[in-house]
Amino acid sequence: MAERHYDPSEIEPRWQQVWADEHTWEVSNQPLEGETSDATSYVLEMLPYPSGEPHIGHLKKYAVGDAIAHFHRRTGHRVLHPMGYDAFGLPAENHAIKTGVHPRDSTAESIASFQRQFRSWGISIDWSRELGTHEPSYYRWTQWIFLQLYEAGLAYRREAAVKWCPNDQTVLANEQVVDGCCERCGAVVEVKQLEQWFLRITDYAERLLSDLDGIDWPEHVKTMQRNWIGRSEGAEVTFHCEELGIDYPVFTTRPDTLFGATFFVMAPEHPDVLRLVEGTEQEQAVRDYVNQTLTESGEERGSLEKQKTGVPLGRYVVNPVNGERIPMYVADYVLMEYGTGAIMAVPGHDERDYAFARAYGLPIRRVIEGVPDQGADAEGLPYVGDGPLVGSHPDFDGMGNREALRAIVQWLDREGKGHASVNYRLRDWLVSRQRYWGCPIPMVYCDSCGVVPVPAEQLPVILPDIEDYAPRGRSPLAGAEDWVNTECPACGGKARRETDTMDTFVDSSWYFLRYCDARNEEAAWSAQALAMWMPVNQYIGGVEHAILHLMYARFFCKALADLGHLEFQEPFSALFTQGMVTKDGAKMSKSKGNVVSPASIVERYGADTARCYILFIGPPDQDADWSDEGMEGVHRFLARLWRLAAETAERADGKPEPAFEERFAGPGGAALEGDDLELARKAHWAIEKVSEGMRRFAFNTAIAAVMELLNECSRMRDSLDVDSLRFGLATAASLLFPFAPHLSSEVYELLVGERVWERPWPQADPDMLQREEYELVCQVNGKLRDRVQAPSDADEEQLKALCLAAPNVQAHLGGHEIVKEIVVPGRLVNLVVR
RNA sequence: GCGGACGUGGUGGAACUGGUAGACACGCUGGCCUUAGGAGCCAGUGGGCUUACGCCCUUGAGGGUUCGAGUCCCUCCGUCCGCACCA
Repeated sequence: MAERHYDPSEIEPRWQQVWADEHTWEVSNQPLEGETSDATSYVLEMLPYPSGEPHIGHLKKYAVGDAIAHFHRRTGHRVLHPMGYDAFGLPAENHAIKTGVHPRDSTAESIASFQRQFRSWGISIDWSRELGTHEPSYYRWTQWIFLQLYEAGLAYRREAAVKWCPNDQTVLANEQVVDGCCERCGAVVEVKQLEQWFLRITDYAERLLSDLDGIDWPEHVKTMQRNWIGRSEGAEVTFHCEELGIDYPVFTTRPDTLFGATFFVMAPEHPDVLRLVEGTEQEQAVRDYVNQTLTESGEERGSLEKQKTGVPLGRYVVNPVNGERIPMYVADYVLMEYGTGAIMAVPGHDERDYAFARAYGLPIRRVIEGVPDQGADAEGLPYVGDGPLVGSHPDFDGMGNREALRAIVQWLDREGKGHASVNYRLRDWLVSRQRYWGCPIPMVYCDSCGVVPVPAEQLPVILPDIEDYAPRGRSPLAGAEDWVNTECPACGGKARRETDTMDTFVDSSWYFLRYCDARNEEAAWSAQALAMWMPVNQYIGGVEHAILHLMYARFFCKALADLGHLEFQEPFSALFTQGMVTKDGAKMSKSKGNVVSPASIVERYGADTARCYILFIGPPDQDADWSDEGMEGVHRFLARLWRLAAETAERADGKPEPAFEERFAGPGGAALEGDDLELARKAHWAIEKVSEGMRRFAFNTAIAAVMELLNECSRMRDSLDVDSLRFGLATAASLLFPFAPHLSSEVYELLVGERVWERPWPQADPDMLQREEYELVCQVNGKLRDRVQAPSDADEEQLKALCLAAPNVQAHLGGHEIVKEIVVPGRLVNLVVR
């Protein structure tokens, strides 16, 4: 027989051509006759950022997503599986600064490379809905959403501190500040107050938190979001500064320790700090301290080992519970961003306040009784645990602190000095970027009208071409004078455009909505299109987006739902996070020289091998280390399947009779015997295994089950009826289709003469899974002593008898008394002897 | 420091609700075929004892619950991730 050779470079392009020519994976927004809402499914991988070429992580993400999409299709769903590009962003802009190549051109080049590779991987994408977030037809609607948020008061402008490099004359992202210096030029970074646009995500903190309970997401992702939102219950308590007649509210989770407050601390950024010391002898010391802190990097300031520092303000506030005057300080361990930017300090029961009190010789007072914690001083302080109150007030002393907490808050509330309060760590989302390659913020500034939104009908505000991408103090867009100078939409007078662009996370917070109706020129989407597809049934992406992207997208949906634009609250019903692919245990990187390029793998072994291997390597939610040997093993498996199929097709000569599979299931299966029966059973076993694997994302074990089926076909090849072999191999191909679509299509057509993707997912026949005999495990005192064949319908008594009769069980009983018998039908018998 | 995940052969990993530990694959060893093979096929492969039937040990360490623990509970060790002066 002539040598046969599995040649993916011939097979794969041929099938890709079929799918492209026939638009196989396109779905329409027109419901099918009598189609119910659960007949559609939306499977989505996080859209790629097009930079250079796709890497192995992309291959894994789309291999997972495509397997799910195919499985949903073949289990009776019409599946939306689109593709797009998160095309705005800093890397393309930095490249432009270096080379002068327009970001649009370098991005287009990268997109073309992604498209080519996605097609060569055989991913089943509905290309008719393709989009790029940098296209005016897309960002027009990003701007429209911004205006919707603005009109609802959810987008607002205020001054905020930003990192500023005085040398490069630009605002820096936090990631660009290394040890307090500019990563590019090394200049010491300054903090500058600039007017910035914010989105009011904090309004949604509670809902973002509570709605996590209703979605099928990995627990660790939910935990990360919960921690990020950081809900704390406590009280807001007002401290009064008599000298200046100002109230200073503070947030505390421990109002039970109020009587232990011995000083009061403000964050260096607190707007009142300088005002409080103006004209006093403290002024210079405070100014120096504030300036010094503000130029320190976050890491420097945040380091826990650092000695606590601060400066007295020379002012006092009154503790509302006991009327005590306590001194005010400014100290950098208090953060402006959290709570009110000021705290009451209780050194007896807070470690940070304790450290500060020690350093500055401030009084430390015990107000809760309790066994000292580790590292406490001779007095047993600081003590952060629970216990009865002492030295507070006769009304509360002796009361357990948790109970006292409630009582004190009630008292504060009655007296108008405070109230129960909930605080969140989450802060409003700063979306302004002083950058060129992003979506323009659709706002203008008019001398007479102030801030004016660009009317929706004038959208999009087109990002103009510029010559010089280097940032010069403001966004590079500020240099495009013709573009900046415009007419006020309100009064027609002279106005200037906003020159900042939006954070690219804004672009990606709604793209999944646009896919539903990507060619709609009248609106961002139609209600009908969203009703058909949203929410996303299965979302797939890396854990690195566990917080930012996934939180922002949820926020957008809630806000847009409140504004009447959406009918649902949560965009992603189910989430799957895939693990990283490493090489030699390390993250792939050019500098380490351990990059595995998907293009070269596909070229050499084919897309089916690459896709199967990346799923076979281990559970897809875990990190996995790439091994060339492992991949070759998978390649051998695919080659064996192809070879045996080709050989069988030749032997079988022509198509099987219609519905030939019926011989191997249901009543037809009853007629089988010997190896033909064995193989049919193995096939149904594999159907069961793979189907279960698809539901659990256990693709590695699913592929292993198909390998077992093929091994069985191969082992019995000479004794099997040719149709049995045909059935076994066709089933293997059918089950492998979500992972290796080209080879599976090829093999299925060879053997059955049909298109596998048009066939329903195979069903495991329960009768074929049932055997008349099984291997009964016989244990004595919990140890395996023998195995015997037992009829499937044997009752407990019969099983016990079988076990007792087993030779090696007999040997271990050895006349001992049986004190207990455990019978698990279908599994084992355990005899306990004394 | 807080929160989370994980720890199984030489390697990647299997074992869904406690019930035959090591499926499947890589690697390795031996054999067949071949002019040759880095192609293909067959067999073996956790450790120890035994001619053999078998027996003992083994899922990071120690303890516990149970007829029975990789799986459940406690303590410890180690690895990875997230947050980190959040009042």
